[in-house]
Amino acid sequence: MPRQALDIEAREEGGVIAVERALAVLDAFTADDRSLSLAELARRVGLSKPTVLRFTKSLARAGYLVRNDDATFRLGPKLARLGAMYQASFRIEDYVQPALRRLAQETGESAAFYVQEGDKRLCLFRVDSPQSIGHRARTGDLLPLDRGAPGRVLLAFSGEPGEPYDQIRRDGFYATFGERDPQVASIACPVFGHGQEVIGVLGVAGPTGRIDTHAVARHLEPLRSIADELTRQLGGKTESHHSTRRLRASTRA
Amino acid sequence: MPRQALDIEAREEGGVIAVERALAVLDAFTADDRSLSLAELARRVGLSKPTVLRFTKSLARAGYLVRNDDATFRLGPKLARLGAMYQASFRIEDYVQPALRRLAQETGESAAFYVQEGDKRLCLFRVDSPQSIGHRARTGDLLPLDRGAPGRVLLAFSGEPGEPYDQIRRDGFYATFGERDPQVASIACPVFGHGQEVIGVLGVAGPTGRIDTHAVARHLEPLRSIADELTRQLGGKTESHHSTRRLRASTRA
DNA sequence: AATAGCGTTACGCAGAGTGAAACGATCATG
DNA sequence: CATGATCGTTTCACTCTGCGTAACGCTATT
Repeated sequence: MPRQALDIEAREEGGVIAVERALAVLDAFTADDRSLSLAELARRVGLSKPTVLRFTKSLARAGYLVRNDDATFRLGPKLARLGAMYQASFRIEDYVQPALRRLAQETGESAAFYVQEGDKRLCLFRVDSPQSIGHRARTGDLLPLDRGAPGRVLLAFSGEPGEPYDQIRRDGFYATFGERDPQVASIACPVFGHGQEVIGVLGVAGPTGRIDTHAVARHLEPLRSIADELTRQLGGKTESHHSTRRLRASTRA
Repeated sequence: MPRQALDIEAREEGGVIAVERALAVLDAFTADDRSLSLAELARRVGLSKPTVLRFTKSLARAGYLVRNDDATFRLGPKLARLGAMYQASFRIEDYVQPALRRLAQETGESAAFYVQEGDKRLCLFRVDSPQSIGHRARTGDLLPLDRGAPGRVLLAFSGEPGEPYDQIRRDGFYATFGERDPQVASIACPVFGHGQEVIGVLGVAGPTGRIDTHAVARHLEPLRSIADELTRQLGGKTESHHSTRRLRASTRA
């Protein structure tokens, strides 16, 4: 979408054009970018170089960007701080991280914890597989809810009607094979808080060649066990045999 | 500093006033804030409520804030993403995290990894002590360079002249007792990359009652060992007996 | 029932934010 | 080595963006 259309939309939605333009400068960075020049930033956001220069000065002053000696820019430390504060606002890292490590160790596959953000799921924490070939979720990734086991479980325990969600609520877990990424199979379980609201999901993922239905059966025991322990640690109750739960939908928006 | 003075400074420095105001809204959140109301945000940043409302709309549209159902705001998922990208831009997490866990386990104290950001140090990764009493660094914390062992080591290996830096360069480590926080003692070692530039420092910290000079001697062996292993993993070379290094100053700004 | 404070909307105004043009420096190419 | 391209930066006239006051309806508190 061209910059001008985004400006009009910002205005129509009651926002501030200059602010959304500046944030677009931050968003221009991808995971592969160690640094970006002013000219490249201007090209990526579709604005003139003097305009982008002014934005980089403000973002740098506030710590969101750092200007290197060679006049290129990189993401700044304030993002580390606010990113950590975002994660800490869930107040669960000290429980989730050890759980993920145990899960990765016991299953040999990558483990990740997702939370729902609007109509997507966000990878909040992850531990990679000890094996050389493994699925690699990235912290901060936003992924669809209706593709892949973690998203399906989040939808199920947010009250989404119909199948497969009714079945997921009965079973207490879900497995998919190549649903989002053709090469990746995943299994996920919900994690509950003290109000029995679903806080997030714990998931294991690996290549479809290694995770078939037998592997699902093998991985399910530690996944459930560790998810249940996480639930207990976070103040939720687990129910024997994961019988049907009809929980009130918990919204986060 | 009042908002008006900050606006003038932004202008004088060639920035964009509205952008720095909006970033101030993000900065208004502290680690204790689960959510903040519009009115509270307006008070904290010293702007009118309609102005802050416009900023929150732009920040929410871009994913930096989330508006809750009860019209309060919390930090948004984009910060998790960019914070993770900031950390990942160091490309060292997969080595540092296991090293920190081993260090915490072997010493029984909290372990943290710091990098230099301008004239401060930023806590990039940390693992807390297994004991119930322990120092608790927070990811994203910005701390002074000239207070506490990690900062001193960063200064030493960035070429800072004089004592104690000459001695630190000779010894290859530094210990402080209550220098930054009266109750906290810390020990730190440098970690080098393949160009022999210092990437960051590895540090252990705990209460001064538990970390005396005997404890320093005890902790130093695993700290050095693990820091050396990190250096090797990251492409740097370790020198026997940590003899004197006169490395060219490495600037990051 | 009265009051305080909330989030939100409307609107006129002033200056903030803008981008074209130009400059000197640096880099790439022949 | 000369030339052209591209860089980051500065200037400046213009316009429309961003602003805060005032007011409103709603909710919570006393």
